[in-house]
Amino acid sequence: MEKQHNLSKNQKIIFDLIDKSPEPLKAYSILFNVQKKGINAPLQVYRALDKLVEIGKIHKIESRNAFIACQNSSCQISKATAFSICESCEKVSEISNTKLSKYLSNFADQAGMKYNKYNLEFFGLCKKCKSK
Amino acid sequence: MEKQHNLSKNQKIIFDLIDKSPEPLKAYSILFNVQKKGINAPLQVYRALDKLVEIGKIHKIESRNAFIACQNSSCQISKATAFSICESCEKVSEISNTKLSKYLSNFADQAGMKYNKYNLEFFGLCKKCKSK
DNA sequence: CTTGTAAATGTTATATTATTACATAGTGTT
DNA sequence: AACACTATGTAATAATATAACATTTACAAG
Ligand SMILES: [Zn+2]
Ligand SMILES: [Zn+2]
Ligand SMILES: [Zn+2]
Ligand SMILES: [Zn+2]
Repeated sequence: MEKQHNLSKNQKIIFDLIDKSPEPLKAYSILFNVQKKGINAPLQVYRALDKLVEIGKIHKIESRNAFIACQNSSCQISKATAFSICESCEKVSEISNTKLSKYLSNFADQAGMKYNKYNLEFFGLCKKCKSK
Repeated sequence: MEKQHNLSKNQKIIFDLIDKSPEPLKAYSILFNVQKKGINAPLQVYRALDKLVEIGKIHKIESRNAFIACQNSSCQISKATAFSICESCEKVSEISNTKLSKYLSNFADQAGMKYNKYNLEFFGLCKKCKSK
């Protein structure tokens, strides 16, 4: 059973925007888009983003400094994320693959060290871009 | 046989600094450290960093906006990188694990899509920090 | 050696991303 | 009511990164 998070006003506004977007959004583009809703300052955006990342509703695409809604309810507990990124059109998808996530969650390095969290970004050309 | 890259003056200065550093370095901390060697502007640093990343001599730790020398000659061809990051002391190590890199290089997603490049960052507590 | 070209450099200005600091307001619990 | 905790508002500033333009260097082809 997942923990229920009641989003606050700003968190909801910003989550809804990201969730509707077909592509990852950057913080200042979010800011621009929510100014009509009374969110005026970068910090208001970053605070909401921080919280949404923390509770797993969105993820940050680190290589792009952009944010995307989670496609995949399990991230809300695991903090384990994987994405595919097209280097041509910048399309980003969250990868949901049980084998992959098991493999990585159980990965132990040289020293036997195990990790509670990971982020994986794959790069390549998406179907569309490849066939051009 | 690896391709030989003759580093230019600025590239060499900046690579040497990163290579000697026990921890990832940030661009402006690099800038500060090389000003006595005549590198005065951010762009000079970023240009050298871009080139060094391109030829695989250094990697960018995306979640930290910092740069680390490659520990692992194979990255110069593969663009496939994996790191472990301690969330307490920020120690970063490059992971060199043949099984892991084979697994990820051969990974094909739902749609059968394969990728020529990936970046993986594991997070946890290093040995030292765990035993505190 | 000179001409062409790609790579690298130098410099100024500016854009983009993110945080500090401080004051105030709402929410839920005891 | 008193408390703790979370969220909000606002201004200023820090940190990270790129654009635009002029010049210089490295090096290979003719
Ligand atoms: Zn997710
Ligand atoms: Zn594409
Ligand atoms: Zn490497
Ligand atoms: Zn540590």
